[in-house]
Amino acid sequence: MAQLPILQFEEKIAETVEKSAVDVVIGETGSGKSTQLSQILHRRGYTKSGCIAVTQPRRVAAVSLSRRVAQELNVKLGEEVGYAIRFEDRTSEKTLIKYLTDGVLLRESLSNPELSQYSVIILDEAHERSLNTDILLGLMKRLIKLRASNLKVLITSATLDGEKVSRFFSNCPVLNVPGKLFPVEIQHASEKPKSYLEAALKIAIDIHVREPEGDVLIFMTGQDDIEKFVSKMEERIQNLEEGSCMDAIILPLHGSLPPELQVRVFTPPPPNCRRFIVATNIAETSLTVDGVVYVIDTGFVKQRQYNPSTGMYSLDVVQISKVQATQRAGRAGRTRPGKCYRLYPSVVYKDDFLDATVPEIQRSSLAGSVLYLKSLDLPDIDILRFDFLDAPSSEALEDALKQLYLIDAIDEDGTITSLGRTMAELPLEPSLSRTLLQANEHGCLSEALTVAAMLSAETTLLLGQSKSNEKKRNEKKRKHTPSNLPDGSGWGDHVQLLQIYELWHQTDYDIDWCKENNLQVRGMMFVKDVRKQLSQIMEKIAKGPTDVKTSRKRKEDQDYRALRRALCTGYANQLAERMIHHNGFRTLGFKSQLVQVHPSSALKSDEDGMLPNYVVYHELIATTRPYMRNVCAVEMQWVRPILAKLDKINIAKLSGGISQSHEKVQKENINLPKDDANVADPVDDRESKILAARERFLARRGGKA
DNA sequence: GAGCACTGC
Repeated sequence: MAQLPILQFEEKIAETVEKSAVDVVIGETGSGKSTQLSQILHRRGYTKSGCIAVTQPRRVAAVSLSRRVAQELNVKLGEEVGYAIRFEDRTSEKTLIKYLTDGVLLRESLSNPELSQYSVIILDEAHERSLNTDILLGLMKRLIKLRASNLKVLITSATLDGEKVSRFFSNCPVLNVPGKLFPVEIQHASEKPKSYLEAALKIAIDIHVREPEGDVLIFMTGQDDIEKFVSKMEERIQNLEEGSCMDAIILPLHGSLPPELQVRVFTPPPPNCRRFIVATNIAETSLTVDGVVYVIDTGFVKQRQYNPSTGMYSLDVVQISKVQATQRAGRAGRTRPGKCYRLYPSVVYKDDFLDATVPEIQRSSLAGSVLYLKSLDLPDIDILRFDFLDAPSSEALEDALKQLYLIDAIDEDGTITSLGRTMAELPLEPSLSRTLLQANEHGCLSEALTVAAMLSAETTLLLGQSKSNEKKRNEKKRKHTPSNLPDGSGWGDHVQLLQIYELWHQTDYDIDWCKENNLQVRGMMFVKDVRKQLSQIMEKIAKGPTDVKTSRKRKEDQDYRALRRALCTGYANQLAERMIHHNGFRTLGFKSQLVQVHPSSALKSDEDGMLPNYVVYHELIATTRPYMRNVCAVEMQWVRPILAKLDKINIAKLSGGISQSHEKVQKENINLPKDDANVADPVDDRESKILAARERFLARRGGKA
């Protein structure tokens, strides 16, 4: 342990922390900050008055770091040193050093806003700027004022962002701890390549032919590019003259790869063999591959962004930031001096790249975060002026307020309601929390719990695919031989998810059943865990009796009315209306968008080929077109009060009084689109339009009404 | 009639 650079700074760190309530620690990879800071402060007596918390953005990190520290201190994990992640709390009354995800710390602060059990809080990896870390940063700024005498806060960050964090905390001290990285020689391209794929291939082959042994890590944007690269690379390696260079293994690495294929990168290569690991940014932070000496950086990343005016997400390929470029290059210098080949000119890096990645808080829907902050009852009620390191746009905050108002979490003045308080207790998006509470009133809590849990794991549900060809074949097959899974009885995807889980429940959670039906076992187990957690919380917080048991009997002929009605209340902020003459929908409540039901949806059309008049959707996502993903049919009479409420929205009031002109702009955004002559009562207007259209249709056909 | 970066309570 003695060789860790940070230990040479122990005295300095202790002195600085003693003097200042907040410190920024800049520690490069390999500095040992994540395992040593907590131990240093423990040695210096900070655990006498409380526990030391170290937050991590990822669960695996919290677990593995606590393991290491327990080992180094020679204690049993879960006693003096422990960890807490969702579903798993391995701490005890003896615990002095606790590693936890930032999400867990936020939950803890809900029941104990002063976090009084902690004498030290270390926000580790703050430069990653996860949504939760950013909220914690704001909360820490308040907390050190409240607990000035007995709380120390340390924030670890990257070189490029340290000064900014320090300024945020009234110019608090910045400690620099060198890392243990080997030098990495950086080579920039002389100009932007026409094709990144080709440029990366060329460099990869060059390295393989010319450079001494050492693995190559190539950063690409997504699965598609990775698969293309792998097949072309294999082709070119085969074309090389036999015996002219060492063997090669080419490994793809991305999130949708099944875990057993992901771990292949941890097996060292056989002798005289070079590995090419073709990865997304999963290899930037989440997975560390040993043996990498060469990095090829395309300079791009795929990023999800939210547009608050339309309520729509999109997944865009964007330029990486300087912090990310440094992080990627650093992956080449972990075991010995390395090289990083950047496929962009240095002037692009210097002039075009942002210093740091746009923080998640500026790219997400904030309904959940705003509800969380409101439920903390901070003295400065005005959420629009909450002290963020990087504030989200007022548009994004107002969008969040509007959404919360529509689902009754806040009242028209923006004050949190008792319903909203209860919703904040649930680890779910506000829409789903609202659905659960409403479902409890309609006697369908058990179904709603299942739906909410299934949606929480939705992306991990489908069985992973190993090869794209195989995938395509399977898909064709699926088209002709319909799956044995239920179809949602035509009501849509929420009902289908419910029916799938109920079937699995009937098999007593049989693992083989999942495999037979192309469902990821881990995903389904996760759903089971989430459902259990949600049930426990509901039993604790719900008023009146609750019924959380999963239904055993399949009710073939039911119309899921109660559940769909609860969903309609919960998703009042995610509502869409079908166009009169075709199956396109327009969103209500946002700047109106023409959107389609996602082709994978289970929603069925009627005998005339028409989809339901109204649906609620779980997510709007723009891919090749704007799509609604996971939709549920709802009834017109349930929609009516929502439309009335939409029309009443006063953003200025919701956000605690902004200027009138501001209000006007907002109103235009939320009003129904222009082709609705009668904005005051669009439903009635719509009904008459439908009747008129039907009459015209019958007249054309020569039929009778 | 399509396609998915990565986390987390």
